[in-house]
Amino acid sequence: MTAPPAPLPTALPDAADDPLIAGLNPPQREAVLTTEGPVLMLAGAGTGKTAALTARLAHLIRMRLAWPSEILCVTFTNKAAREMRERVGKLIGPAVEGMPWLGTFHAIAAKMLRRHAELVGLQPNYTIIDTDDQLRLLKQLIVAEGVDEKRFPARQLAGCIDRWKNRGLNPADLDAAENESYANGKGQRFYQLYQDRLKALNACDFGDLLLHMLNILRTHREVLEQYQQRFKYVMVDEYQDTNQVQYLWLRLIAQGRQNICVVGDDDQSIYSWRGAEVANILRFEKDFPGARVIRLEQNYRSTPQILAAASGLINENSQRLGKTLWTERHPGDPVRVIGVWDAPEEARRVGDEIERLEREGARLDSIAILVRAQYQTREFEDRFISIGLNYRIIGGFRFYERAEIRDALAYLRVIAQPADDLAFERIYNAPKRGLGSKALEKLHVHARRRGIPLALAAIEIADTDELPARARNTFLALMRDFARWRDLGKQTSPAELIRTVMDESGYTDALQAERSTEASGRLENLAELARAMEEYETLGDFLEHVSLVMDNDAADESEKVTIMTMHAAKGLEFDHVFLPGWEEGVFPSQRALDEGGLASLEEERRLAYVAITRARRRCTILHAANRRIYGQWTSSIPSRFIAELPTSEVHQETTLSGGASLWRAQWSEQSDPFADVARAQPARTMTRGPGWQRAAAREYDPTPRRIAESTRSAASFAARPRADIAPGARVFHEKFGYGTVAAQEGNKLEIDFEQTGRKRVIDSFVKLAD
DNA sequence: CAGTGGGGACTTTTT
DNA sequence: GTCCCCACTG
Repeated sequence: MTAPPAPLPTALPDAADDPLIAGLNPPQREAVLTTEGPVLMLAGAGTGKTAALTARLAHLIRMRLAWPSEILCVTFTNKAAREMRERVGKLIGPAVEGMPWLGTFHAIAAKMLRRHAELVGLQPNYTIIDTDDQLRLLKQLIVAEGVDEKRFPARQLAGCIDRWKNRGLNPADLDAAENESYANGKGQRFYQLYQDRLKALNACDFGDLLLHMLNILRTHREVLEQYQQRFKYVMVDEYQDTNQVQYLWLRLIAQGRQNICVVGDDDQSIYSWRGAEVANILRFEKDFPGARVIRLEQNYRSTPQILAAASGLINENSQRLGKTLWTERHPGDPVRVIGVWDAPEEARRVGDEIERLEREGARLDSIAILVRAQYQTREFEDRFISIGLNYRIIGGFRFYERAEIRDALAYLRVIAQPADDLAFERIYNAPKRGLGSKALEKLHVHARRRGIPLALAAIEIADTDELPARARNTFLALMRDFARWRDLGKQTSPAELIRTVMDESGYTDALQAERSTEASGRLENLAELARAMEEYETLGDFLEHVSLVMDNDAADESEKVTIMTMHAAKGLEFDHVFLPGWEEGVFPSQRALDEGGLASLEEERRLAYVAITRARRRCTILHAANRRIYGQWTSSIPSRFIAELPTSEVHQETTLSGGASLWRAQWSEQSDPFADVARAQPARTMTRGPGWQRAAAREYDPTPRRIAESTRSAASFAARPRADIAPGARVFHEKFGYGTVAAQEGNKLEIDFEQTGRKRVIDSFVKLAD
């Protein structure tokens, strides 16, 4: 059943001249040319692993070792999949179009599951529900079982079920201890109830996509063999992020031919909290005996200083496979560590630095601010708005998580799959049609008694006297609409359908009637949704895409500074990276320190490693003595990670401007926010010294640095005023709402906002109000 | 049935 | 501090 070994020797000499391969370094080349048998590519940060992976893929296809459709190539994110597709496309041309099995774990599993749905009791048009639906469903089950949802939150149950699914456990597989983890031994029961309910709804959650497929592969030999035969080669990106179920699934599929190549970096494993198991990468050589281990250690991204700082830090971790990164790049600036008085000053300082970089010719999109937690972004946002610095925050709400988008999708789901009660519940009274919880409850009773979905019950109930006539008629009218839309859906495009549905349902009207800042944004989002639907032929295609593939990488051409979490930054790179908030309790986070013990601390350290290695040229770490967290002013000591940076590569400074006098005036053991550091880490301070101490030892500048109130912010430099806006114009701003332009100076506007008063903003943030 | 107010929670996040 | 959810009231 194993394929005869491909004629590799003949491929080799040709390959050496191949430009595709000529540009690779020896280990990369080895990874590309070792096509047969298991390969573990240990690729440090910035070592060109994507280049190697895509070259390998292209090589397999070009050498005709496999057809594009015979290669399984798995990534974690859609972005990674898209990127890989693009890059392979550049190498081999349109043949990449025929790579149906390049995608995320979930997208690939969903595709397989559509073919075998009936084996787990689903229909091929099953719905994929997201965490929101999942939570609502669980809540219903908890209430129905008479369990106190306050004491045992649905969230917790959802967490358990996710964990179980990540580990490949079905309800029957739970042991007593697992069963105890929710509501005193009701874990298993609820898990089972939940799965039953999903089946009745013809629905899957994200975890199910993989778990169902794993179950199928385990119990249906013929299906497993079919995939083992089909996939001549298997490749996996970010292998250190795989969880148990993904691992088991891969192992089954790859076991036939053993042609599996995984790429990963144990030092960049930062997702254990969502089930990733570094053990998978550590165990690879055992699972696939004779595996070739290839280390990519030459870093092409960062300066030696940045690499040394990152390496020094990660060396403090105990559980590592071990790699030594090196580079041929010329030395650059040392990594800087800057201590400041408080978080606002931290933001000011970063803003100043960015404006300076800009004056030196740096592009804003080559600059990033990477934070540990989302709440840290606000400080920067405030500051950047006031100095008129273009920024973008990555993360937070994703497009399809917005309420109006979910409502629109719920309409489509009911149209596509009438059994989708969750979707029905979402929109039966959105827009408001006078149907409340009473009506829904009656409907539920009827549906349960008859064993039918709510959408059907809504029709049947019209013939009963279970509801007031008004409610019955409303339900009936709604279901008539749905019947009409369902017909319409067969004749028109999905995009046309959603426009009609939103209009005819009154949803659009209701938003328009609101006349608020938010409502107009929502209308716009809905229009955007319809636009996004243009490229799909069928409703089913679109719905699958929206739940699995759609992300909010809104194409945004304008130059902006990026603000995002360190997690979100993995895989990206920037010339200049700012890392604020390196304080105990912020980073490493309090939660990690409290709950996870050493393992968790080491994961935080890996996160620090990831963060530093995002920088190509300059990396600036900041820590503030005072910060408001959840409304509480908190004094904090510099992160232990600062003390762990190798002194020789790091330049320390404090700019206690503004706050300096305050600090000095109250200088005492009591009020010194850094005082406890000396107590907390006596041994270490002697030898290495945490950053603040070395910084404080240096005489700080008694004349406060002038913190520019941005009289000439960098943004105003080359900025031409917008022609379409003039004083007096009524405009709309994403954050501040409607306002009237009072003054215009370059690309900056003074605007009197109706709700928040006068503010200075950059003109690209506003648009003309209608 | 819908709008308001008190109470609790609150890393990281993909799919 | 702020957001979100639920419960209560109009």
